[in-house]
Amino acid sequence: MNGEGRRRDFRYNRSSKKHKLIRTAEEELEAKLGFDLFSEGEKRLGWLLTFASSSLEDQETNKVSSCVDLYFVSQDGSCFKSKYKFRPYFYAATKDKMEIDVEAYLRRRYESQIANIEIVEKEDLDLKNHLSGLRKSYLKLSFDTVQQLMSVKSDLLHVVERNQSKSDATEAYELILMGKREQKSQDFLDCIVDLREYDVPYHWYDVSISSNDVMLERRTDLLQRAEVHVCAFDIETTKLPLKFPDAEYDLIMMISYMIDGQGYLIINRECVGDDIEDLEYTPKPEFEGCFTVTNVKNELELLKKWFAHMREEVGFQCDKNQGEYRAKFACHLDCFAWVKRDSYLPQGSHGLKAVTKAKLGYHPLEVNPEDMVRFAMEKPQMMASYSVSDAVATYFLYMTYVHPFIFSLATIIPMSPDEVLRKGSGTLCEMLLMVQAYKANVICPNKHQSDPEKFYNNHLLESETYIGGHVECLESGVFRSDLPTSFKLDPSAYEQLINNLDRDLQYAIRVEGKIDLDSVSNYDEVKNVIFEKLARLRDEPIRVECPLIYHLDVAAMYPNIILTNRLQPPSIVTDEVCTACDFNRPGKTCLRKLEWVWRGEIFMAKKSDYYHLKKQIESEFVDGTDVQLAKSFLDLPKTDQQLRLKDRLKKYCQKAYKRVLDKPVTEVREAGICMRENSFYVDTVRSFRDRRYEYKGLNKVWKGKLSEAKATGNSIKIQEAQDMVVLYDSLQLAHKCILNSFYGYVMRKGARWYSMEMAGVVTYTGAKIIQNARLLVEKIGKPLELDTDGIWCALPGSFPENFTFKTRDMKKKLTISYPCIMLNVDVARNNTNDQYQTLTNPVTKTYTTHSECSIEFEVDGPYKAMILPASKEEGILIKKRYAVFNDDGTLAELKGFEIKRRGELKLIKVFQNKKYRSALKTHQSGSSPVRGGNSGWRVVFVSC
DNA sequence: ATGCGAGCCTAC
DNA sequence: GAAGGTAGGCTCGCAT
Repeated sequence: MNGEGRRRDFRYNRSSKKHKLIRTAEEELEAKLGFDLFSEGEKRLGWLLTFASSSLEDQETNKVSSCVDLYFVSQDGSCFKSKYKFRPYFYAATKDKMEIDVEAYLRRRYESQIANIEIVEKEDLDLKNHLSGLRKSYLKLSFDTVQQLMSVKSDLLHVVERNQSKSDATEAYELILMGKREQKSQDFLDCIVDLREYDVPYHWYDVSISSNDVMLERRTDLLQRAEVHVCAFDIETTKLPLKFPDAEYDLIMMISYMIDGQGYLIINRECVGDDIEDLEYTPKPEFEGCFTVTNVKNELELLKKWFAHMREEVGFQCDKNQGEYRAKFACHLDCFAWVKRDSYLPQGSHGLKAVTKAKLGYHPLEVNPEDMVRFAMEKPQMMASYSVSDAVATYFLYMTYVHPFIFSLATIIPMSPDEVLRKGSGTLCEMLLMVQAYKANVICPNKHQSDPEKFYNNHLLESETYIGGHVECLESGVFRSDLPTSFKLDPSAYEQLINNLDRDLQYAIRVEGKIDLDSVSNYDEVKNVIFEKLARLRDEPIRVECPLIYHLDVAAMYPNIILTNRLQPPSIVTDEVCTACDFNRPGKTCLRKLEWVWRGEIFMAKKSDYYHLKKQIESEFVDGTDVQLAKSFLDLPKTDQQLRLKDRLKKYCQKAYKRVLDKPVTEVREAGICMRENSFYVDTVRSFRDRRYEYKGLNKVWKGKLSEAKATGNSIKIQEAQDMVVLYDSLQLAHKCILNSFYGYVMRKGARWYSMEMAGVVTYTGAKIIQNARLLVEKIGKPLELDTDGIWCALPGSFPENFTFKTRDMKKKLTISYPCIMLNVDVARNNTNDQYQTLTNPVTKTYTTHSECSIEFEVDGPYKAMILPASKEEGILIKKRYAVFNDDGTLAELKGFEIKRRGELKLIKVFQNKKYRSALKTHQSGSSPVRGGNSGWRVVFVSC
């Protein structure tokens, strides 16, 4: 799979005798359910629904090969399946110039298992001086089946592990001996120093297409998904009081399900008090639920009915091994997985009821689980409605959110829809990076493993990481746009703003507006208004004014820091790397140095104590005194050993030093960033950022078309526009999800592209940006709270806000937010990367250099009010918790409170209570400074 | 009482 | 077997 688009032309251009297959039972069934194996005939067009790994056997030779089963849906709604052969492979690296010998040896050693070995040249970003064009040779071992690959891989992994653990000294010694000795098989094995890409999901490998086999051709012009059948179901069972249902003895009371919008309900009369008639549950006009009801006499009949219908509609069969009814071609998409990973709802709102309220916008029927069994007997009609309501909610949640999201994500990630839904965001990220690396002929690094025995200043490290985002709370209390507050401004800062006014406005016009300064007709007019405002603030710096409550935040800060600084794990270089590089010349600009802060926690014990304990424990036996059960410590798995050793060390520290860990150490470090490294990583990030912008734009376009369609009343066009709005919104969300994961991914356990330095540089750069913003804001207004990429602040009411520049030809208008551009000029001055290099000629290795800065503040507001809670303790300010209100009185933001709904109610009560209002006024206009000594009124949020 | 670390959940 | 990260608030249990 190349991971780009799921709609493919499908061709099968041969007279297929060679691979004539006997229909297996699976194929028989799949054919019955519409997925006929497409093996000859005209070229077909299909939308790839899903795929699964499989194998096929050549009838003549009985030779088994790995393949992927591809399940397609045609434009007319019919389906077909095809088997697409591939050869799984992995790479092996050898000692220098040993490729040919090792190849010959491996061919002999694994004669019956290896299908082919090729020597290939790959871009190896770990290779010294690779920018000069040096490539690394790898043996590409291909196999007919995954089983064969697995067997050879595990064999060679042991060899490589042994070879890698040998010291350099030994290696050098052996090299001298080699020439003199007759070469034995062991010598060739010793030459295999690394394996790569051996743990890649194997259906992923597929790229080559042989001339007499299945041909796949991507159709990038077609974007619309095919129509597929969707079934959402919900099962109600009996249960014991205060217990969860148990399949051992509990009965199914009813099954409700919706297939393509039509509802069905099967009633088990053993548990339900009365026959139920067909019913309707339509919580909203757009969520119509008409249910056909079948009443059966017992659970067996219920299951029979259910399975019969599932077989007929969806094509499920029983997998005897798993004991599950599944169909290979039917995607099983768990809406709950979407809720957990993609809904952005708080942990406490992950139940179906809460999700229905939040995402579908209606209140579903709710029944206390403890009442359900009784109600089934006593109020059967009510329980039927309840059961059906869950199926309706699930169906429309899936149709509205999950389906478009997952299938659009699946067009860019080479995984089946089921996996795209269930995998972590870091894994999705890695898959995308692997696609990009593959295209750039870059060999993938192996999964990162942390060094279990790292020291710092003669002490064992318990853990190490980097300083992350910067958070501060500077005020507490209530800030209202209609309630004057006191400002103590810094006149020199205003003087500075005035002096820089031309520079800042011209920056906004040229860089943000991309407009020629000369074409602006009202420049002086705007400038003078701002100048007047700033001058008045400068001249009267102590003042009481209604505040402008603003939120200024950097859009997609971490991705844009990555892109601005060309940050990627393989770009982090040491002096040693640079020294070996051809581009390392005096006055070079290709090395960019950026700071970050390392933080480590060390054990109290000294390194020598640690080694002493290690020696001791290594001579011991574990698992009791019984000689027969006793096992040498050294026979335990490595990770187990390290765990036990650390445990021993902890006990020792506790005894000898009265504490285990020393206080955390931090250290400012400098990372060297290569501005020339192969750009596949930043390219992946950028293409995501840009494609997301594209989809956001298209979403806006279709929103326009939707309102047009609504105006004309054409229901077909309304529906079409509505669908496109959802489609593009889900596409932009898909990109946002991945975009945000490219930063965290570099510190993920087992990441192929791992880098603590890179993560540290990203967060430290961000922390400096937000702290610089605060430095400015505290001179010209009041910062209230800042967190990582945004700052909440109160500016004096007379502070210049929005202005519109017009061009002489009247074609363009540019509206600027003065607080925003004031910060952006600062950001650009401090963060522009003038060393950004782009490879423009791969043959001559020529690079062009340009300046890059895509880090920009955006502005929200002004708002009606912001409330920052105080601690119960004197003078302690609380971060990450606040409430913000819009001008119309609605709640704009409520952050940090576990019980949002309850918190909201409480807050509004506090806010509206007359008694408190006067108290707030006293606090707000009072002369005592709020920061630090908060002796006045405090808003405290209490959850109960 | 007070201080701590663990566990849970949230902000970004 | 699969796995984005760090910062921070709050509760609770446990040791002092």
